[in-house]
Formats: sequence, structure tokens, C-alpha cells
Amino acid sequence: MKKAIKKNPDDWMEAVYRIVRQIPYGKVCTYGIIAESVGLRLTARMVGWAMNHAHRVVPAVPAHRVVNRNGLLTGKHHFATPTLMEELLRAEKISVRDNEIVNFKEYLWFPGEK
DNA sequence: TCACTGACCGTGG
DNA sequence: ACCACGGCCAGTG
Repeated sequence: MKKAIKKNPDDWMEAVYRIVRQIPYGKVCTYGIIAESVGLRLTARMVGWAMNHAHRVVPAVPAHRVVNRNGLLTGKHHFATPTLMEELLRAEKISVRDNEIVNFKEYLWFPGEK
């Protein structure tokens, strides 16, 4: 069940997914922060690419909690429905206005925090 | 096989 | 303050 990815546990993509899964309820994170947290030579674009394949991974990755640096819901178009990401965030008491998270910095979560 | 692209971000002009 | 560009990995034409 854990082998959704055929690569090794050291694979950088799995590292990304692992961090994303650690994002607590009602919090969000950015691609850049994740990339920096993973370290290595990973850049934000790589995180985005990994998230594109996130739906193939188990356990499911809360991709709706990952936004870009501006708090903009850039990846919403990749969800099942264009409004799904926004609805998921609102379900977590996060206000979304015009594809952007309101008071984005207040909901921002950094890896390592609890 | 080569070249381009992608859910991005930081830096420099 | 705005615009342009480089970077890193994997997949696709």
C-alpha cells in the first residue's frame, strides 16, 4: 500500500508528499517553503510537478493546502472540479476571495511547526 | 535523441 | 515598482 511510487523512500517526491501531509487542518503552505524545507537541489517548480502527480499517491495528499507565494490558488484548475480546491479550503475555515486566500499569512504553516 | 514545458520563486536590470 | 531570466527534475512530442 505504501508503494504508490516505485522509487526509493529517498525519492525527493516522496519527501515532498510527506511534508504536505504534515500540514495541519486549517493551515496552508507554499511551494517555495516546501522546496526549501526538503533542501537538496529542489526548486519550487519541482514541487509543482510533484503535486501534479500527487493524485496517484497514497495516502492522499492534501494538495488544496498548497498554494503559491502570493496565496493564489494556482493549482485549482488541476482538481476534479475548478471549485473543489476553494471549497475544501473554505471547509477548513479558510476564506478564499477571487482565487486568493484572505489573510494568507495568518494561515501559513511552516514545516517543523506543530 | 533533442528540446520544451510545468500547480514556482528569487534575483537583477 | 515592473519586466526578464535562470534553475532544478521528470515526462512528452
